Amino acid sequence: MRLADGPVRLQPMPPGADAMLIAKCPVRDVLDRIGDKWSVLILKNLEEGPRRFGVLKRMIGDISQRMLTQTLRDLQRDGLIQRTVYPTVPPSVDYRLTKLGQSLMDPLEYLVQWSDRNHQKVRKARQSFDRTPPGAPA
Amino acid sequence: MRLADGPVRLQPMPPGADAMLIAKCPVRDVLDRIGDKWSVLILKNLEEGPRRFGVLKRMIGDISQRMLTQTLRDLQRDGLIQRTVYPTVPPSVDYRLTKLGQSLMDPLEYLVQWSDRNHQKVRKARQSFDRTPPGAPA
DNA sequence: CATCCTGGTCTCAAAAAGAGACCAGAACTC
DNA sequence: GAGTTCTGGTCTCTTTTTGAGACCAGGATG
Repeated sequence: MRLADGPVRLQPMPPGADAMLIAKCPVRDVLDRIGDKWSVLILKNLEEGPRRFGVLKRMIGDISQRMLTQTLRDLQRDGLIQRTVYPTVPPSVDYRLTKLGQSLMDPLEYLVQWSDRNHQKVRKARQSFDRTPPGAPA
Repeated sequence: MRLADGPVRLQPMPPGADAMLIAKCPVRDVLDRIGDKWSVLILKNLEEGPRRFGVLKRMIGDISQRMLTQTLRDLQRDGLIQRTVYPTVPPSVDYRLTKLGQSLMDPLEYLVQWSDRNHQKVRKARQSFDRTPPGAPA
């Protein structure tokens, strides 16, 4: 890859990368689910025990009712949480982690730990990036 | 919480949850970044070594140029990847993980493992959910 | 009778993502 | 020397997601 002494003509494709090597793997399934803005937050809340709809909403604070409903349904659909309806006076509903959902909390915990340890660095990087204009001098 | 023998009147707020307990914590910073559709995919690709823009695009396959550009910039802004421009003939650019970015790969790996082990269950849950109409009989 | 509470749904506006055309500028082709 | 190619981006337009907030059922409560 003569970078300093001549024209550059890379191989049209990296060796063995016929595209979608990663795009189609199961990771994507999971990431697309917990990768939305709210899933992890909800899961994290549910980790402490069953929660009712309204409580979850208030806990998270800035989630819209619409999104909460929908995210909860998606989570339920994927078997991560369980929805229980109680035939009480104003019918109440609560959500709790399934076994599967609980097992996801472990890897998630690592992520949370990383966040705690490194968010400072991320913030600093962000600041310095924002200070330096995109077209920075050599 | 008399669920079975009388009216339900929950406390307006769960004990100690003044909202945003979780919403404001560092986790959110991180999750909002890697929680988008592409970041992890890109990070995962970069794990194997420096990659050029076009290569990344072809590897991921179904990402739009626009999104790739933007996600890469965000990742760079957060100090997770490093962008290097080579003054070659058609100017070429490559991206690689920073040390910080690399350290994120560890927790991510757990997630990937979980995905591999459990995506089957998730798929089954999904199927059975889809088979059973929302208003299922008792 | 009017009001409150719960967990949702519906509609409408705003924001984000995807598709694809377009650009610079040197090198290579003919 | 005109035309094509290659690279990493940007710009505009359309489609999809998300957010805000009104509205609903229906028993309890005052």
